[in-house]
Amino acid sequence: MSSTPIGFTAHDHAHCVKSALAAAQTVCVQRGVQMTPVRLRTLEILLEEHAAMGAYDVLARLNVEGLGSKPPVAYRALGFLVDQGFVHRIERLNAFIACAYPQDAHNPAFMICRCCGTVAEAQAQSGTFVQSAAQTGFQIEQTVIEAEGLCPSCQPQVQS
Amino acid sequence: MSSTPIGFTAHDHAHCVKSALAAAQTVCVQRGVQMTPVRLRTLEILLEEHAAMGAYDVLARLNVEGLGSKPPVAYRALGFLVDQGFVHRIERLNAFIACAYPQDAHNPAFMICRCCGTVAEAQAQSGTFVQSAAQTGFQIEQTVIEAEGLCPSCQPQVQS
DNA sequence: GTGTGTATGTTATAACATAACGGAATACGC
DNA sequence: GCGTATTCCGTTATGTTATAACATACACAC
Repeated sequence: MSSTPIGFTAHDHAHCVKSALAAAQTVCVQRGVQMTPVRLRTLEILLEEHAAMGAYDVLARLNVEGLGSKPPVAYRALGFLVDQGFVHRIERLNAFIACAYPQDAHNPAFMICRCCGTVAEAQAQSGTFVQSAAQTGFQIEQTVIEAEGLCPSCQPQVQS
Repeated sequence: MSSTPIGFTAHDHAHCVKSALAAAQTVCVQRGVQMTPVRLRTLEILLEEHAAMGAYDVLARLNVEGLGSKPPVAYRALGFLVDQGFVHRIERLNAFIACAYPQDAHNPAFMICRCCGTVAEAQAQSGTFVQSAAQTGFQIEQTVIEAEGLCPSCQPQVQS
């Protein structure tokens, strides 16, 4: 596997895993939070997989390596990584994916291919929805923006 | 298409339930699909409750009335109503809510108060996210847009 | 070494969702 | 009418996702 799709384009995958892990560790030091072995390995698994994974899939991988076998282990590690912004939760899929832009503060948005399951991360900018929220006095703390559809590769092979 | 979300403002509730039910039945006739008793009552429950409800909450209500006691009954009715656009699924909450704009074709967006649980529906207009999807060639079929935060009523009583 | 806080291990269960099968009701062509 | 196709409903069983609650381990400050 010399190159794997991020989003829908190729890139040097081994490099991005290593640098993302290093960056996350640096951020943890800066914030005074602990990147423990379970958390680090969980992040690494998600980075390597480079796809949305269910919590139980992650758990199975952790279990093989003796890092934990019970659901709370995975959910706690994933919860930490989400809190720190290293991982995003895809509500539509009840799944998790490593952040593609870990260095930036951002409102992530996702495109989910219903055919191949690939998930691409994009940046969401405030649109009319945010304005309308402000009008009503609703104070947004977090947004979930996910689109389901067909990625470029899958459009030829799927009719409906 | 108004951009004012309902949900944080008062309105004549009994009236909106009746008219929404009637409108849904008309639409079903137009489309040649059947608004059966279970489906109708499920929609009515969601309209009356005027809040996001879990499938099992809906099921409990149906059960009391002898309309079904097993999960598939509720999930089938809810699935039908979602397909027809009379009900929306809130991914963040794994819950369902009656559509606030049943007459319009629309991309719904939701504001979820993390304090009181109120869910307001608004209209999402295509923004930069949709444009960016188009650039990459991703073909959007459906969008999930949900914001979590504090509604106007809850902002005074919650600090963080 | 004692208290305090954070992280992990474990049990158990809650909460959400669907596959699969059979039967009842209805619609439709003939 | 009568066969047949379709749609909807009832039920069993199970699969999947998530968390409450409690116990243990460890590091660090004092």
